Amino acid sequence: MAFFLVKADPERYSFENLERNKNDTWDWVDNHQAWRVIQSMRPGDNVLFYHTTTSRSEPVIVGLACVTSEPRQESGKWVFDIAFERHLSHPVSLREIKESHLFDNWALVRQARLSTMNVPDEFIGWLKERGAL
DNA sequence: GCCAACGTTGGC
DNA sequence: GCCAACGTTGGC
Repeated sequence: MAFFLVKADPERYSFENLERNKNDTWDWVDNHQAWRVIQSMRPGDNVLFYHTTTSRSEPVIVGLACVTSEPRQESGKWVFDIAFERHLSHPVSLREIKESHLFDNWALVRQARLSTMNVPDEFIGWLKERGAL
């Protein structure tokens, strides 16, 4: 199963919202590059859930979710269904990811404004080594 | 609050 | 079709 990462502004829609709703349609994405990523999603794929910067907290990956539908078009946007799975055992910050210098070529580091992306296998391994996943 | 990155718009 | 102006996003 592939891993993806989605970004959310927790003041608009947080991982806790998804936890409460259990599942939801992810229809926040407006960007063509991100739409191409969504089109490659399949039911059962894993999704890392990322919170962007707020006044209270630095950007962090907070949880694990999964894709529960085929991608589809809804009012011109590409959307998919997402279900809550679990919180990471501890949040992993963008700062730590950058400091490792292991993922300098990853879109999370290189392309701040991309909100939906693939996740390299090495990053999953790194999360597991650190006991976060 | 600032600014860099970047997507979009509109004039030519 | 190019590009300057402008708006938005997201990290710091």
